[in-house]
Amino acid sequence: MCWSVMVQAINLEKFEKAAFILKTVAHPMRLAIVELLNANESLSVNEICEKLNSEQSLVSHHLINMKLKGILQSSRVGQFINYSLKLKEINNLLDCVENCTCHF
Amino acid sequence: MCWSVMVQAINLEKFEKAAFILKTVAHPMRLAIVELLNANESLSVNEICEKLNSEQSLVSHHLINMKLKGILQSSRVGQFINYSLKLKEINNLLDCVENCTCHF
DNA sequence: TTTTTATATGAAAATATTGTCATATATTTG
DNA sequence: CAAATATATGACAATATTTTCATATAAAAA
Repeated sequence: MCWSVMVQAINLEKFEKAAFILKTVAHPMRLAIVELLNANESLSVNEICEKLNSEQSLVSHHLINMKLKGILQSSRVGQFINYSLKLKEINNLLDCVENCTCHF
Repeated sequence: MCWSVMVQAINLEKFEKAAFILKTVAHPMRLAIVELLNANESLSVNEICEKLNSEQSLVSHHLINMKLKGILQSSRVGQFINYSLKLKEINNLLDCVENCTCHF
């Protein structure tokens, strides 16, 4: 490799936050949850399970994951825990990817 | 789980393509490569290595990965292999995530 | 034609993610 | 309070991703 001309290196740290968000969302079930919570303001875990036709435990893991990473928030209402979008901007992302995928 | 009221299930397949794209890009080095190739039209592997200050082999793996998945393309010019963006829309994605991350 | 430069490749180790299962906790209802 | 419902949790297996290293291939230069 020729190092005689030193190039201004790009700092990968700059991209770590973005990669973190993308990774959090880059999963079919988590994308579906984001879309559901965009359309619904807030849903209980069971409602999400039903709509996704998936196991409670698995759905819970994904919900908690996204909550930990700041994308969702939750609040208990009696017996239920209602999840909603915290990082609303995440939707633009969804539209944006769809725009990419239709060119495939 | 109460199944007495049958809910129209969301099909996760619908989200698989989107998740596929997101996953391909959800990595600091791959995001950096996308940004570089957005700013530069085309770059050789070594140029990318230098700018990212990273090992050739690792960079190659990432480049080939993104090429396989339809995000990049490459062409040989003599000794060099020049990579460029094939799926240009991927940039909107980058802007879009940045817009998300600044709200953190 | 030997050497150098540029890039790819493949195996393997290190690490991270995903899904499953059993069970725990909290709330409501009878 | 006991039972039922809703959700979380933790361990573990299965799987996938990321990195590294050694080496292969291809073109250019000496």
